[in-house]
Amino acid sequence: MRWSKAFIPTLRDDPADAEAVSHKLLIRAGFMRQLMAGVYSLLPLGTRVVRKVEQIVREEMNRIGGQEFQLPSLHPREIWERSGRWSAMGAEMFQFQDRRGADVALGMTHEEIFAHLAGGLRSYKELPQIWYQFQTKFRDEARPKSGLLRVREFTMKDSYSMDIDWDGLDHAFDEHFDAYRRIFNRLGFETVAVEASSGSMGGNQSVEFMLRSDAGEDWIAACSACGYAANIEKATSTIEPVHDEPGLDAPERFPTPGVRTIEDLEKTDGGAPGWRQIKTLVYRVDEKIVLLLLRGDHTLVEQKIVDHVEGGEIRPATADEAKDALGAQPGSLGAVAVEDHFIIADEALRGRSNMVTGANVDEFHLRGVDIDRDISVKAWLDLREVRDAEGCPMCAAPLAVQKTIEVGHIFKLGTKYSEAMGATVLDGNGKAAPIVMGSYGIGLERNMAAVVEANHDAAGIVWPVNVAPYEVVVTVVKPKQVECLEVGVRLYEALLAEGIDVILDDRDERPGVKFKDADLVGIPYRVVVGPKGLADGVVEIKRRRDGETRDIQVGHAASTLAEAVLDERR
RNA sequence: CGGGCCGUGGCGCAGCUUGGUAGCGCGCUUGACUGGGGGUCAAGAGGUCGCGGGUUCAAAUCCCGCCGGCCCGACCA
Repeated sequence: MRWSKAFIPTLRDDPADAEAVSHKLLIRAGFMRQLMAGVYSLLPLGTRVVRKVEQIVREEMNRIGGQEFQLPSLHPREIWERSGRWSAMGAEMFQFQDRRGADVALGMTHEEIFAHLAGGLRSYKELPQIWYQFQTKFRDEARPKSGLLRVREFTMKDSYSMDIDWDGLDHAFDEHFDAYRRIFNRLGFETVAVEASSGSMGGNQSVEFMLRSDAGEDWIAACSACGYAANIEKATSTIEPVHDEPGLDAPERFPTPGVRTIEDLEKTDGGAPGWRQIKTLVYRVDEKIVLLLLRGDHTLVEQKIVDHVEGGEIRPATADEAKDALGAQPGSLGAVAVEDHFIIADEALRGRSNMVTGANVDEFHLRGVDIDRDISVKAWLDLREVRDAEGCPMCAAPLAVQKTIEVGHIFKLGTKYSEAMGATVLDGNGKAAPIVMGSYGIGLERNMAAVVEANHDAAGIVWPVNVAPYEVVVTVVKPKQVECLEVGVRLYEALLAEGIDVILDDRDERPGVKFKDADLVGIPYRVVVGPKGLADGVVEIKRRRDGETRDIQVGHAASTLAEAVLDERR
């Protein structure tokens, strides 16, 4: 490619509506343009990078025996009804009607369709299988953000494993785990594998691959001592034990005018610090009122409740619903003597006494509350959000809470979809058995953005050779000078012959413009062909990553560069 | 969905308070000089001021409605 003929619209200024580094740089360097909220057009450079990401993923999937498919994006309602997800996916699924009035949807994931195809498997002897595809997913995100990091239309590599039993699934899961590790390594960034919640996918275990980054939106808790790591939605920790002074013989009501929050109550006469308060949260779970109790200074992780109530509808109760249930407004709610609602308490409240909590009478609280004596807790669960520096649940070393980008997610699904779609095979005893499935996803464009988040500097992107749109740029300093241009062209052609992805910057621009663009676009190697060097028979090779520069005899340049590039391709 | 900010040539912005000629920088075109980190000079092209309505002699500017984008929150794979 000649730069003079290429569509690489670089910008001098950051786009005004971009915040994330990858968003700014991918726009500025001419890799993509926005079409609407959460929808981007990939330009030639962006397309080249995504193709390379795709090829790396493809190689690693093939390596574990994956077979590539190409499934439709347009799905009939019926197949989603069978899994119950037509309505479960809610507004996030693009649903509409065709000209005959039939309900259809744009695929946001493909468990249903692959499970439907798996119905074509007959015998356990045909298992295991790993099926995958690269396909556009449509998800009507409530809030797209950060350029390619959270979008409404994107390409996903989704794969699905099919096994006769859970041991088989474990094996397929492990194979994917290793494949994903290799993929992210080849993409040029380090990930942390964390325990995660399975969300709407169902199943009993999932692992997310996270890249630490300020641009991320997921929080994880990680232990540097033993390697424990979990999404904050799932993480647990150990905390300092607390000692309660002996309380009262019975809870005692006291007035707390104007007190609405934990903080208010800390400052009130007869109040107590947050760790001595019981916070009462009222939730609606499947139309029933449930009370969630936490220590006053702890935060609820709603997902932990969701994970315990398979499939149920869960939301905070409104102030009116709380009043109906308990007789007071939020701010004075409590669980003491409440018998007709289900009460779930956080583990951190076990055995606590002499606590303060709402009295279920507006503007009154209770003190001297002993949780075992005064509250009918029906279930003890871990509900609280882990905080930075709390103890690791495995080894007690301090946990670090960090912001991350989710670059991959793998799930053990089990038989949810195979049962819904009737995907069974005959086992060794001639009996029909549902296939045990796993599903595994990587978003291509998000991973491209993740590479940028992990590899950039003040001048622009610093692509690893593996995914660089071009591996080498031959910068012709003075294309109007015949010798200069000819040496550049010959070098360019020699590199092409070596199989290197090379672009010839033959534009009639000032050298500085070409240098700035090469840095911004992030091409790993730049070779400068100019009159100064040619007077000594040399060209200058500069490595983008660390700025290392050296002069090379013109005749040796192509082989030297090819060797360097090939050495870094992995 | 709630809160905040913002829509003016391709990009980044000013003008709006106090209504009256659309302006700046970059980029783009042509020419000249230049040529190793976004060069200089000269001459140009390019804008329904997001959309609709209203007020007014007159609206980028004031009022109403809508649409779109970004950020925070809620939600989410």
